[in-house]
Amino acid sequence: MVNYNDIAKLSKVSSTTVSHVINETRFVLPETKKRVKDAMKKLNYQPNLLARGLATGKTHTIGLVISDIRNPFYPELVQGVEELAVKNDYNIFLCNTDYDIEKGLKSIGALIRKKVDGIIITSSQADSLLMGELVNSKVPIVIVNWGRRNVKIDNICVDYKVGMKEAVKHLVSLEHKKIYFVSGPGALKTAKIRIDNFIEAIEKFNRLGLEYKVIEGNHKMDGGLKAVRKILKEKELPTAIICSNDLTAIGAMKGLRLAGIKVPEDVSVIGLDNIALTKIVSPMLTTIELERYKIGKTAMEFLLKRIKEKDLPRQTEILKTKLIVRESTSEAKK
Amino acid sequence: MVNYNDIAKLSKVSSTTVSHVINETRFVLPETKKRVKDAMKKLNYQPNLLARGLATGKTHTIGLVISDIRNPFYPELVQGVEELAVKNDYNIFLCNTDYDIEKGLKSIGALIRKKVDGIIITSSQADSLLMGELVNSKVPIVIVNWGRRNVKIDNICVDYKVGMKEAVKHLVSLEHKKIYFVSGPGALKTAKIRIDNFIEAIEKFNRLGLEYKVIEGNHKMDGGLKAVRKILKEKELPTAIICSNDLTAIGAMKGLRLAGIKVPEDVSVIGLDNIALTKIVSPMLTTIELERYKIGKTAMEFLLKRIKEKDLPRQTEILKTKLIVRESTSEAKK
DNA sequence: ATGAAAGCGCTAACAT
DNA sequence: ATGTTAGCGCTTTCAT
Repeated sequence: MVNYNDIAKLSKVSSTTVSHVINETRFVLPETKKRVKDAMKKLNYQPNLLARGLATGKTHTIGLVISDIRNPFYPELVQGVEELAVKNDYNIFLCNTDYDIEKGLKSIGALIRKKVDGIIITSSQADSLLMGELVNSKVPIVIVNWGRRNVKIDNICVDYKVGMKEAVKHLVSLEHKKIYFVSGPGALKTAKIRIDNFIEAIEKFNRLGLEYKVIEGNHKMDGGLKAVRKILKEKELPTAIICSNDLTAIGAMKGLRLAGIKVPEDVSVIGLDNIALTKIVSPMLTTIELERYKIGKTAMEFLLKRIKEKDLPRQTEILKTKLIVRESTSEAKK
Repeated sequence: MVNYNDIAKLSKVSSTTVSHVINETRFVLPETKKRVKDAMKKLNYQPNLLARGLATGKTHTIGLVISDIRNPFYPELVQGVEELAVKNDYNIFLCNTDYDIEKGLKSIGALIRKKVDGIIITSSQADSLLMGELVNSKVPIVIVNWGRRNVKIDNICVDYKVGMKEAVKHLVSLEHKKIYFVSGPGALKTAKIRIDNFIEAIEKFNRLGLEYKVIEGNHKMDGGLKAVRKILKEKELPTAIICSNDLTAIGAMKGLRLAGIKVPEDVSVIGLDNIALTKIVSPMLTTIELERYKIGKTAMEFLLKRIKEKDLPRQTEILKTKLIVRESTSEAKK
């Protein structure tokens, strides 16, 4: 491995000067500079960023912790982080927790010991355990919070309220009176919040005497399908179903189709997330949009600022959701 | 930051001994060992992996270069790599090239300078440029080769032949005589190979006088849709369309549906990749499977072996594809 | 059974 | 305008 000494010898300067030439950190005579640069070229010098990191305490590396890259939710978020990271010469350690606290802890430990300059945590398990480990490690952190607003840490969180309200309003304007909600897994904080927001939105209209019910799903397709099977047993079907995420909604649509029930003519369906799939299924799914790319990008922006300036006041942003009307909703069936 | 010296002082040994306790690299009296360990606990010691890496030349970090994480092809592959990596205490630098050679080069440069222990390249642009940079950097590399077998580097490559042959055979058995192929972007090596394999498969049956044609798409949905629009202008439609990837096939199905043409009754459609989507669309897509998780896993296995043993003979594996019949294919229309 | 000291490649305060 | 030198935190050879 060629290093400063090699360059220094070849260009007859000290290694200090080599350093200063490389980092442009003090004046060096043009001709000396040229000698050094020529030597670097000749030796095909590649800086050792580990050594640099050790000396400076900055690695230009960040960690990105997510639950599961196969969840169609994440790729765009990752993209948002990545683009901005690369633009600013950062590399990303990608860590999948696989929804496993142990694995998450292990990853975060490694990140800290590898001296990342910062960490973005988007895992739904942004748990007190993980947090504990992190907070006292003094590494800059940004958390993407699927839940309620966090205490002291930079965070960006998602507000489903607006979108959910729009969704209900949309249905009401189409004269729906009986609206069901298929939720995510009961244990998931995210899922609970979505339920709450649904109920809140519904109750805004309670002068209309809306009828509603919450059925548990699992945030996957089969959950939506099963939920519909359950619903089908009732004597009178709802005229609309809102689902806790798009996969669920797509499963629900499938269930309805299999039962010979038409979407949206007989039953309207609304999803949440606006994953790419929603535009592909038929009918195209009306859904509540969540700007995943922007979430990632904003998280990275926060992190960059935090890295530059350790004692900035807490940064926080609430990303609103909004309804995207497509083909899976229409007038309520009489 | 607490370091060996702090521990050494507190436990009244030399920092050498601390190192040996931590790495279990030579005998230390049980009682001394205990003192050291207690001190570590007390100080909540976290090793600095940069320093370790600098001293040992091993970072327990690898780079994974892909084209675009939003391409539904990649997440599973990444998962395959990640799981095995974490199991072996490696972290992953994820690099998106965004199909951009410049960005790819930049990333790879950074990986090398950050002293990764190895690199997996799955970018379709596994180009001579990138390769040049890499080969003489002596970093262990595994390339996932969408193309023809590579020369000297460990690689795993995908053989579409079998799957493509099965696909054509399947169609032939359903009495299709006019089969079109919607390809990927012309410039892409991968895409070319898929075309070749298609033609090769078709020509195996040329005693039957099959009619065929290749239409250029772009490996995205709209490409499939546009290709179908083009096809619709012909006087006599093909009875079957094979697509270079699943997104294209799904776009094609959409195009057909919009034109009032039924899949599979009027036209059969076959995709390639077997992404999750194929089971969600309706009709479910018949497709050629490519085991992406396994690709990732195998690549990581190769890399681990290569890291352990620099001068292993070249490792290589060819992953076969196979046809998965679902709902989008049926008897040819008379 | 343990320590001293040099070295990994780079930075930066202090000289000159 | 450039050099000397002491680190950064860890490993490892050579002593004892």
